[in-house]
Amino acid sequence: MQAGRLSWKDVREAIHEWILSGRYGPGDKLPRDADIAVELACARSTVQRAMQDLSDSGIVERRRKGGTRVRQDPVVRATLDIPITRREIEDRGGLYDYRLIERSFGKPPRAVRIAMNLSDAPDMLRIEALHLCDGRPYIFEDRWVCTTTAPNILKVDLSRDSANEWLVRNAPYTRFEVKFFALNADQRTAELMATTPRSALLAIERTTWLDDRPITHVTAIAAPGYRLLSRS
Amino acid sequence: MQAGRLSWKDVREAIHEWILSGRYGPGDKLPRDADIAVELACARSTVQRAMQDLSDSGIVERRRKGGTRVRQDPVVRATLDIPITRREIEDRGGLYDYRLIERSFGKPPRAVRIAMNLSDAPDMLRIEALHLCDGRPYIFEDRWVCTTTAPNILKVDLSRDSANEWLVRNAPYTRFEVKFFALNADQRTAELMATTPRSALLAIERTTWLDDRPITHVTAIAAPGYRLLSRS
DNA sequence: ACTCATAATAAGTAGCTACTTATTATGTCA
DNA sequence: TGACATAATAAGTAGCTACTTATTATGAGT
Repeated sequence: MQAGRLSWKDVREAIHEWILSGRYGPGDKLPRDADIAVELACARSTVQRAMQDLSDSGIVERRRKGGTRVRQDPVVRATLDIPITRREIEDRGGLYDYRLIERSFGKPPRAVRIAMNLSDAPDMLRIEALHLCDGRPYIFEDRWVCTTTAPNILKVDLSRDSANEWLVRNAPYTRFEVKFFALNADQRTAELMATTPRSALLAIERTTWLDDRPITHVTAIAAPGYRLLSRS
Repeated sequence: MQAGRLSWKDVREAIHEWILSGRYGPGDKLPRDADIAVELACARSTVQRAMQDLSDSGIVERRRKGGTRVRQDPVVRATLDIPITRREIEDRGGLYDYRLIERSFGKPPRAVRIAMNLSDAPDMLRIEALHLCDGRPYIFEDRWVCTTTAPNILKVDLSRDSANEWLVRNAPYTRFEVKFFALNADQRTAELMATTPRSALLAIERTTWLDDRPITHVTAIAAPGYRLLSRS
């Protein structure tokens, strides 16, 4: 960085500081980008970048002509990375193992059709599989794959390669939806996860689409003690 | 937009399309920004913006001199907005109500000190409160507030105003950490949440800091059926 | 071969100009 | 007074130049 120049991150911090210090409180209107640029002696484009970042972080709200104001009701905006399960386990230093439990065809249940936003219900590939960390159940996945959108999955030997990994690598999506919730283990899930019935388990439900055609819907149920983490 | 010109979003979509179509697969190196600019007949700065966005979405990885490559192990990067609880309930069309259960002082338990990254344990403000939606328990929060970092909270009448709201508005943070996990309701929690013991509940644990001083640590336990949602 | 300085490279950043677009304010006419 | 066209405004975008920085490749000297 050239000496004396402010980077857009410096500008972001300066403006954030104004907000933290109360110079501009929730709901207050900030000066126009151009005026801030003059005050801080930098280019408007630098202020623009800084403001865009503050806007992305949910700290300010920007509207054309309306200007920039500090958000009334700040939100905590958390970014979560959900990696491939094998990767996640290996990154924790665990030994990954995978077991296919079921592979079949059929009509998905109503809940899955609703999640996929489908009215009619074509037959889909259904996969149940278990991901293990150091030999212990880690994540159980119950998946439906739309074979019209991702026909190549039919050629994959799912007893060797997990659908999780294959899809992420071979069926890129343009849109997705994720839900997190807690559920009590039923008899079967408890057995699969080597825990007791009614144990609280974290479920991560994901649906992906390629444009408007659904690719897959998966309910990933994590072992007891599983924690999803997001920083900064 | 001036006719014939490509916006950076167009460029992003064009590059994304190259990846979706397999022209560039996982691990492959993409051309330099400058060459893409020539190919698409736009400015390098436009490619830069598009690439930055693809990088933020976890689709490509960029390194100075190393160039840009398609990520080997794509991650699902989900962005969650966690609003003020009152706001969340009102946005769903529910009637918000709030009840303070306990306000006291004391040393936080070890788990809280660890989460806050503190070795010694000063006395902190402890708050237990219930947020209700249409008269039914919605979220129970168990909170510790570091009164050296946020002393003004001592002046607040917490039986009227929730610490959740006051802190979000008056104690801006520079850093935070969020954890999601499932837990079985214990006897007391079950009573508070009007559910049965051992019910699976989603817990959202949040810690915020102002620079390196912890502000607050809260465990928010949501009622059965609660779902956290993230789109796109 | 091996180390280390140097060059080359590709992304990142800052500044400028010019134009576009969404939105709000205004002022005219019925 | 109200509806509606018009002007003004502030952010958003595109293009250009120039420079910086991190990283990799190279090549000289031991």
